[in-house]
Amino acid sequence: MRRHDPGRRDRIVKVTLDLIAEVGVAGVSHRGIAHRADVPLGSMTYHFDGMDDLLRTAFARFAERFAASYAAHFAEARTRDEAIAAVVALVRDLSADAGMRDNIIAYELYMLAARDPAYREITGRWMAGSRSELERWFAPDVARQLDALIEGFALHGALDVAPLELDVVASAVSRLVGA
Amino acid sequence: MRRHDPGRRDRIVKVTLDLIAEVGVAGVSHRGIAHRADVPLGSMTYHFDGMDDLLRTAFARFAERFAASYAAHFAEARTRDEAIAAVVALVRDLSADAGMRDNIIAYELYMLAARDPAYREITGRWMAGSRSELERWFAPDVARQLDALIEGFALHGALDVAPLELDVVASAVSRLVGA
Amino acid sequence: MRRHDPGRRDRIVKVTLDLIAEVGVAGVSHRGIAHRADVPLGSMTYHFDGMDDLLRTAFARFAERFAASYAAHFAEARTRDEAIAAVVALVRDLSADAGMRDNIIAYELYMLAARDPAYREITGRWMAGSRSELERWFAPDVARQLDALIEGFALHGALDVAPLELDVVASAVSRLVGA
Amino acid sequence: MRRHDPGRRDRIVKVTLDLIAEVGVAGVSHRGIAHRADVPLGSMTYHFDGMDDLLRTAFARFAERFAASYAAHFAEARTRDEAIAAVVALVRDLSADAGMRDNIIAYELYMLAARDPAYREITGRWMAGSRSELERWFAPDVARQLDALIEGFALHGALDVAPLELDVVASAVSRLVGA
DNA sequence: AATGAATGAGTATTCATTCAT
DNA sequence: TATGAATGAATACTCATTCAT
Repeated sequence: MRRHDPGRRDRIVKVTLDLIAEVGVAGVSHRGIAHRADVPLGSMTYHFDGMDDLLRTAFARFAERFAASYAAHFAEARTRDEAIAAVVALVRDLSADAGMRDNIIAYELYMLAARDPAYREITGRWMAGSRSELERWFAPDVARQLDALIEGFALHGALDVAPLELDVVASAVSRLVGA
Repeated sequence: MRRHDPGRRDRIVKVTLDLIAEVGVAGVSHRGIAHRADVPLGSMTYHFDGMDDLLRTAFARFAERFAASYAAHFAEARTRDEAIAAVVALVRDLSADAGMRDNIIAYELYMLAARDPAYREITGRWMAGSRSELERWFAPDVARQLDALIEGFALHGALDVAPLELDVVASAVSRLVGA
Repeated sequence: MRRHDPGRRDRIVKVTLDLIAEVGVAGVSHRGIAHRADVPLGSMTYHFDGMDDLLRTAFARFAERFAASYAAHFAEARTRDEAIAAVVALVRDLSADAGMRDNIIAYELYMLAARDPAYREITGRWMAGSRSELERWFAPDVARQLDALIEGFALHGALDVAPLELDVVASAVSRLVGA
Repeated sequence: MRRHDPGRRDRIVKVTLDLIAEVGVAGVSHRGIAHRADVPLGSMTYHFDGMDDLLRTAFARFAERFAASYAAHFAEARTRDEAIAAVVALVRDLSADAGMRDNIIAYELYMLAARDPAYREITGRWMAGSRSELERWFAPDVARQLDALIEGFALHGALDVAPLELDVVASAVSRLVGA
């Protein structure tokens, strides 16, 4: 069955990210992915050179999309004020339930990067992208500060039970950019 | 041999945290811990009801110590300016190589907490502690903003190749507290 | 605690039989028995020379009591007809819910006896007892036939979903004894 | 080595039944079966979803064969007298040394069935089969009585030291069927 | 090109038993 | 006399990976 199955590689990658979000890198397995993606177990190591290759591919795609979403928030900003509003909106979206999946995948990636240089390459490119996006609107130091603030709010938003209040975010951003 | 070995439980917990820092929660195993702690494998489930019990015990101890270290930074502050300096020193220490170990353990804990309420209890208590420490010196909203900023700087400090510049941290803190 | 605890040995034996009924010989463990009997684990091998000693002791007591209960059914019989009624009552009691516990323990014992001569000694004494009880009222061959019939009805009563009908039992007994 | 080994599943089931007869359900282990069947340990849980799946498969096959052997005894009976002779022959074969293996496996199955409904389904089908075989020749009540008698004789034959005397069996059967 | 079967190394956990106290 | 701590051997089970087909 499934003689002709184009897009199988893509489906495997997609399922891999879904499972990482659900059970963590530690919890994913060839078996689990194959089952969910409805592909034979043997095809896992046919399409990818082992688990590491698969994870790297998956996280690379994730980083790419995440960076694009990051950029999209600033794409329509025309003024500095709009850029500031974009930062706040970014934090809001990252803390939202819908953003949780990506947040968790991101932290999984961080943990890998903390130990494995191969993944640090992915996070490095990604972080540089976010930074440069911010630097289009703010001075380098401020960009760095905003970057940290965004990351911190997103993390606490993901873990805290109390919902994030947007005006608290907005006032912090305002102060940092000196508005 | 080694029939009498007081402090063994403690040693197991300590080794567990060391290994979590080195190879992550996913990488720890009863075998690995037992070997490093120089205790027989069977001793692991004698002292702890299983891997979960061990991890919870280890993270609870970690959180306790981490919170104490957090508090210690503010213990000697007598003025608001000293509290501000304490925040900067905190970020510096968290980003330092010595602080890396704790940072990584903390992120491992975060990942567990994101999925398992039992661990969220630990992080919850911990976060409330940090927050209340900050609220001794700053208004609640500002405390929350500082908390996020500290977290974000620590995270980026842990992952970034470029070292964190302290004056960038200091200026961000100043702006947030409105000094 | 529990400094003075006479009857501890007895309690251990009793709990052992309870657990055999519940989870089978294969499922009992020193730990489980100690916990249920509320005695320290170390006291298990203090009072008994290991699991085998404990099992043998427990089954020996069980066989003794079971034999006594068997004899009790015939104790008040004064005539041959009363003995016949006693046989039917015996089957009824063995198939009753209350008799199930003993039935199961008995089969556990049978399985041990099938493989280990030490237990065959217990079952041997027991079966000889039942037989001689029957032989007080019936010819040896008939006693043997009744013995088998009783055993078979008890076994099917224990496993069958359909409840045993007593008149079927009574008519079988009548035919065997030639009444 | 041995990468290609058709019939491996069957061999595992066969060895499982052999080992159940020898050491009991409690004594079988993946290791023991794998060693005896000359398959790698990892192969056990590849072919079966776990020990329970293996046991259920093995007992289901056993019940099927046992029922067939039961039926075979009656297959050639053409008259009621031949059916009676078949019952006696059945008891003889069940008590014979060769029948011992099957007897023991059957009792192991009974014990599982006494505690686990999944196995009761197997014994239920089996018992219904034996009963209906008997009912082809005898009235329902008599069939039930014979069934119990056969079971009881087989059990005592398996456990007793004294060999079963066939004429005792024959006379019991005669009396029950009213011949 | 694709895969089902296979496997060895690994995992957590249970347990009867030993023994220093 | 009694026991809590300790331990080695065993258990079932998972899994990434290999390979014959």
